[in-house]
Parts: sequence; structure tokens; C-alpha cells
Amino acid sequence: MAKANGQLTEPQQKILTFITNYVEQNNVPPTIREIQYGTGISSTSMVSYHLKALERAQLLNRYERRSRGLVINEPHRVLLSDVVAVPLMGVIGASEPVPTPDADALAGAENSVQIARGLVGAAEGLYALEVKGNSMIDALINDGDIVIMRRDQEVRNGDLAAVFLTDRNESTLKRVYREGKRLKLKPENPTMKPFYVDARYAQIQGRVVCVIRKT
Amino acid sequence: MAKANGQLTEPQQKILTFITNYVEQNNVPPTIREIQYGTGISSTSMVSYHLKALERAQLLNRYERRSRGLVINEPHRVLLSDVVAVPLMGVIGASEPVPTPDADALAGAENSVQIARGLVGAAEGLYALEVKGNSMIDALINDGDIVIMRRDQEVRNGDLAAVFLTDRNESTLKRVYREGKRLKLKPENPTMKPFYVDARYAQIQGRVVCVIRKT
DNA sequence: ATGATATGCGAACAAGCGTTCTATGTCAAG
DNA sequence: CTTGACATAGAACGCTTGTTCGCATATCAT
Repeated sequence: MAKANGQLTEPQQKILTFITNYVEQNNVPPTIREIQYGTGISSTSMVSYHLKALERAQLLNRYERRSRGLVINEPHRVLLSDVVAVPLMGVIGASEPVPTPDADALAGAENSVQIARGLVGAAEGLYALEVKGNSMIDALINDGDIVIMRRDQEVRNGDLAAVFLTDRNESTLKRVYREGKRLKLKPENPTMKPFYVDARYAQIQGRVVCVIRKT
Repeated sequence: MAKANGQLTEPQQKILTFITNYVEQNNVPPTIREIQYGTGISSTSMVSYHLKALERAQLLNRYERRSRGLVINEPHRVLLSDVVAVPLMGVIGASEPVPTPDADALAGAENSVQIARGLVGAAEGLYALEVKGNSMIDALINDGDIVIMRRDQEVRNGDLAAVFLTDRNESTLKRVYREGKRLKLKPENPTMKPFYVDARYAQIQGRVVCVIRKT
């Protein structure tokens, strides 16, 4: 049974997370026996026993005598199950600056990429770019990958960011460190060496929040 | 049965909307008999009959012999921007086989990764692995990346897959092509050359569906 | 010791539930 | 009219699954 202080016993906790995962994966709550095997509890009666306790603790609801008649009480299932639609603003290659859209452009984007909120945080200022070509190999980014960027945000040392190098007229994704008048640009690929550019010739255009590769 | 033109017969339509409503209200799919009474169909065999037709028409999936083993197929819910929770099954390095969990292990996973359904499709058979170390560099995958895998699926030529090489006792992610008795393994990194292994010493352990890098 | 309470195990029961088989009906094609 | 594909009923069968009960063990205050 749930302890007096509101804590859950270990098997109860196990059951709860098992049910949650099971529902997420199967769209159907588990049976008592599935819980039994899934959690290593040794008998159906024990599962039943713990379920009663969990019901008393208001952590789940049960429909009597119904197979799979379990419903996890919502407070847990939370906000996490949310999707952010990130507008797909265009293409990033090596030879042109990264688009940094304003609010209007953002709103007008036709395509968007669906991202679970847990991966990227707040939706504000996010936009997505499709990578064309192999020029981002040293950032471990391949042709066709999707890069999720966040704009209007301070780039801190060590952030992976899109940098446009005005003297070479190309853009690149690197980890950025300010070192006086220079910028140290470090490839994401640990087998490659960092290099330095004059800060005057570098425009930081956005921070990389996430990279996604569909195969 | 579904008519040749793709239209649904009236009882089929009824069943479909009944299931949808039922799930919304109860968080659990209905049983055959509940469908029977709910739609006024006069026998369980008729319900079963129509369900088979709907399954053939790809409008729902069924788990055999499982009570309430119905899942409405997603095309509808897709628009609702749904999230798939992919269980995080462990770590992939170079020096051990990739975990290929069975159903029980999947259900028991404690952590999960939230992915927008649009990125990965159906949730069945998906699991996630965290990459440790730099040994996957030639697959453009870095320490800390998350790899979404799908199990129990035929790997086709050109698929990016996890391969365990028994003679070297290491696992790797490569594009796989069958060439007679050999397997051609092509690094995802276009600057690197493919190589060949004896098919007997290679176990294909799963298909890579998606790679995610949070920064 | 003693008994109350929480916990654990296994088996058995009964209701729940998917499946299947037989019989009947409908209707268009041959 | 016959045939065969499709649709419908009803019932029986057997696996699934929630529930319950008897019994064993452990902890702990009385």
C-alpha cells in the first residue's frame, strides 16, 4: 500500500512506470499478467494488491472486471507530450549566409518540421534548415539533415552555431569560442582541428539546437 | 468488406467512429462485444468480419487474440501532432552488440525519448540508443547522439543499419549492401571508403530510422 | 510469545473476450 | 436456375484475464 507519507513503495513505482511506458508504446493499457511479467512481480494477486493501493492513492483509475481497465491519472502524463512545429525556412549550404528569418517570414513558412518539445524547449525563435551538400561534414552533418536553429539568442562559448565568414563568403556550423579579437571555430568532428578567424569577418547567425537525420 | 473504390460500407464507418469515440472517452479500445452493442450489429462474428476488412484497408491494426487489441491507424491522429515515446534501451559503443530488446524489455524501459510521430512513423518496434564514444564518426554520429532504431524489420540494400561484426567483436552503423557472400558496408561519411566483410561474420541488428543530436 | 498488519506466493474460478464454424440470406453473373 | 462471392446470425469453443482464497513469511508493537 502507499505509505502514510505519500511515498510509493518500490513495486508500486515500478508498476506505475511500466504502465506508462506500456500505454505509450501499445496504445492499450497492460493486463495484470503483463504487468506481472514486465515488472518481475511474482504473482497476479500481488499486482492486484498493488493496483488497489495505487487506486487508493489516486494515481490511477480502474474499471472493475474490465480487461485492461486501467487509466493512469493525468497529472503525470504531463506537458511533455507536446509537439512544436518548427518552420522550415530554407537550405543551408556552404556558399551563402544562413537565412535568419524575421517574424513575418517565420509565419509565412510553408513547410514545418514536427519536433517533440522535450528536444528543443520553447518554440519561440526556432526555425529549421535543410542541409544541402557535404560541406558540413566536419560538423558531422550530412546532405539532407535537418538543423534546428534558435535565433535572437546570445551565443555562449562552446555553443554550436551557424557562422557566416564574410571574407570567404561561406557559412559553416562550428563550436564557437571568443578569444579576444579572434573567434576559435572548432569542428564538431573530434578528428579535425579547430581554426581561428578574425571576429570582424564573422557573423554569428544562430545557435544550433538540434540536428536530425532521417534515414 | 471495403468496397473496391475505397469507400467504406456503412457498418464499417460506424465501427470506425465508434472505436474513435470509445477510445476518447475510455482511454481504452473497446472489445468486440462492446462494438457490437454500441453499433447495433447483431453478432460478434459480424464485427470480427468487418474488423478484418478494416484491417485489410489499413485503417486499423489488430493484435491477435489480445483483448481490446485494436489501434486506429494514425493518418487521422497525425494531424494532431502526436508524439511517440521511444524507449531508451541503452548505449551503443563500438565494443559490444547493440541491444535488441524483446517486447518485455521494451515495456520495462525506464527512460524514453519523445519524438514527433511524423519523423519516425509507427511506434511499433522502435527503440533508442545513446551513442558513447567517437567510434561512429564515420557514420557522422558523435558522442552523445541519440539513434532511433527499428527492430524486426527486413533490412534492404542501402539501409543504414547497426551491424555487429563477430570476428572483430564490435558493432558499427553503416549503409549495408548485400553482395553475394559479402556485405558491403559503406560509411555514411562520403569522404570515407566502403569496405567488405564476410556475411557470416556480420549480424544485422536493426535499422536506423533517425539520428538526433541535441546541442 | 502473541496477534495485528503488511507482504508474498500459487492455484483455481468465473467472467471476459476473440475466434471460428455452421446455417441462412442476397444478388449479380453465367 | 445454378453458382459463387459477399453479407448476416447465432452459438459454441477455448484462450485471456481480473478476482479471490488459502497459506506462508516478516515485522513490530503489545
